[in-house]
Amino acid sequence: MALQKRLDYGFNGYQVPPTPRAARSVRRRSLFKKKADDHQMCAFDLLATVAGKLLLDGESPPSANTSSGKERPATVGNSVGKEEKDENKSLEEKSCDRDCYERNFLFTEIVSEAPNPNSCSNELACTQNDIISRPASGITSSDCSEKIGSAEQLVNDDCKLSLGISTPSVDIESSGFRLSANSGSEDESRKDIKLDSANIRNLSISNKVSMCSSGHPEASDRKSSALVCSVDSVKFPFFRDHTPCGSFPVNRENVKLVTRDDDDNSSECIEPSTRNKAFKPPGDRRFRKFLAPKHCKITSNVKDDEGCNNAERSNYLNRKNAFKRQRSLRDYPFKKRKLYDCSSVSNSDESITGDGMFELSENGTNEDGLGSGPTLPGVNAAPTSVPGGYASFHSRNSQVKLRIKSFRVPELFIEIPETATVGSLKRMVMEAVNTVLGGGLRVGVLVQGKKIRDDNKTLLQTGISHDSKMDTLGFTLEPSPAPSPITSYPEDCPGQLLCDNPQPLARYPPAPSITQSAGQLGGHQDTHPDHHGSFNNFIESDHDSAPSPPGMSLQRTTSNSKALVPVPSLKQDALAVLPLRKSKRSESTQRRIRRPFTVSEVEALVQAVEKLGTGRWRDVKLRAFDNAKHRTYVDLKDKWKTLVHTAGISPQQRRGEPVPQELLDRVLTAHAYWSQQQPKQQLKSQPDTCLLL
DNA sequence: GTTAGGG
DNA sequence: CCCTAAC
Repeated sequence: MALQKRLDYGFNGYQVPPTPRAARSVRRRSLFKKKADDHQMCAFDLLATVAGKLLLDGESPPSANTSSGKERPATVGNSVGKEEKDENKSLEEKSCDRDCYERNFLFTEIVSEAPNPNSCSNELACTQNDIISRPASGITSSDCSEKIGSAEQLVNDDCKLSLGISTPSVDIESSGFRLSANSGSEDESRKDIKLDSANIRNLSISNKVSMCSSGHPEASDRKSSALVCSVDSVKFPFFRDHTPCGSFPVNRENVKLVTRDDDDNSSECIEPSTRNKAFKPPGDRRFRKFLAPKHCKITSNVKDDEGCNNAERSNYLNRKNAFKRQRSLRDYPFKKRKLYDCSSVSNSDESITGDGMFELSENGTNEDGLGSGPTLPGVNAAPTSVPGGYASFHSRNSQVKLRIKSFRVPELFIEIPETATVGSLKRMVMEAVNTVLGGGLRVGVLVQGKKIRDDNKTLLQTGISHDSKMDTLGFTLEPSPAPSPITSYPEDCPGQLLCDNPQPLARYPPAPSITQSAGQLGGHQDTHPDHHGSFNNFIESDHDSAPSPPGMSLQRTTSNSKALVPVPSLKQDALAVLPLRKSKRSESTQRRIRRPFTVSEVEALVQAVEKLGTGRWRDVKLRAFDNAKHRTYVDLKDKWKTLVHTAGISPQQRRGEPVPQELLDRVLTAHAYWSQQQPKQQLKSQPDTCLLL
């Protein structure tokens, strides 16, 4: 996973140096890209159609439904088997066929506008989980407060939307691929999934949504028109030709994917199984989101953090152990795997079952991205069918068998005013889902079987109101035009800085936690810059999304982004190719996600350098950033370099988060000191390094 | 594996 | 942040 984390930001402009090595690198990339293109069709082209049903207050089922995490086998099933026989049938057509599709957003429950008791409990649960899952640190408290704040916000703000997805689980069954995933919780049973890429056509989602409108006691003054939707579970069954199978919850993060490549090698996408368990959420991953008209806050507990370390560490190993690859390939980050193109890995499926990862075995392709946690491992990874059909799979080698039974996103809680636009509704749902799935999807809205394309219409205008029958409301999950990177990338090690730092690092604010990033929206927005702006027909255009989730976006690299131009209407729904082509991307080394240094980090760095001096980056790392897995000593060295530079230029010329002048002054001082100190050291051998301090 | 420096 | 050379 860690490998997959990266920002696409500079990809386009990335220049390969003219060195021999670079040349090779370029070649590899080209090959990779080509390959990726061949397999562009992906599981994602499968469109998920969701028929929606909204129940009004009277109809609303017991709130108990709100609890997420429960399986809803009912929904899954058959739809899978049927659909896909006709590939030519447009998705839309399919979507209209209720018999065929079960994936529905069922608004089975109406929740009062006020915080639903159940919701509350969920929230609490969520919070607790967070706490539990986090290492001791200041983060916990901040998270809590953040959440609380969000909750309050929810109550106080008329126009807010809250989405809570808990325990995203994925139900996948594949034949060619083997996916085994287990939900975070220990007791969750692990299942093997087979994905028949050839068979994958549609991604269908079924979920239950509780939608209710009403004022809650406390908020009598609130707009009563607000609609609250709670989606208990979202399932994304997307297979074709499959016998229905029960869905099981899977934790995406823990999914491991193994692929087999007939051509040259087999690749496995695995998530490091050695991740720091400490950060693993107990079981449920919850996603909460509060979206106000102007403010969007997303809180996600999803953590894909772990694994970064492994990835980084293994980078080096890869080079040296190329020959050991067969045996230990799985341990290496995808990134490096490309180095082993000529590998002789056997074609046989490799299944790795560590940590509930899902395994994929395919012929031909994919390699990378799979590892990333937050993404839909199976789906993305598998080079599956293309909108057009299997045509592209002609080559036997490239064929992938994969079958995904369903993806389930446990709970979505949405509160939205009737005056909200359809677009905003779409966005909310989409963001929630994307967050859970890692992006790559957009949401369409169906009312009475008709797709509502005008995002500017209000729900009321569209016929979606709290007192109207909602049974005809449906949502569709469509591949987004551009790959959408996984959104928030949880810090690898939230709060790590604090840990183990006996030093003055106390000032460190908790490392950016998921919550924080979500709250700031920064992470999220960055990821989906376009969401807010325009989404005429398409809610999202992730083209520019910056950070691609680890493992997630191979797409951009592979030119998918361009290729994935939004397809006009109907067809598009059904088969738009899903840009997620993790498969290939792995090859191209993914750039790590950009993580600007915070002032706190800078301070820690400065302090460490003042004490240790320049030239001892490893020590600096150990001293001040030992817990920040994503900061390598090279990063620290680079940061110092930039700091020195920054300190030397005028404030107007500086960019990014302003660094306190005081720190810059210290940087200059330390730099000057150590610059002259180094020579002396060489002469004297070991002068006291702490003179400054 | 680290450092240092260019990109 | 990446990539390399040099150690």
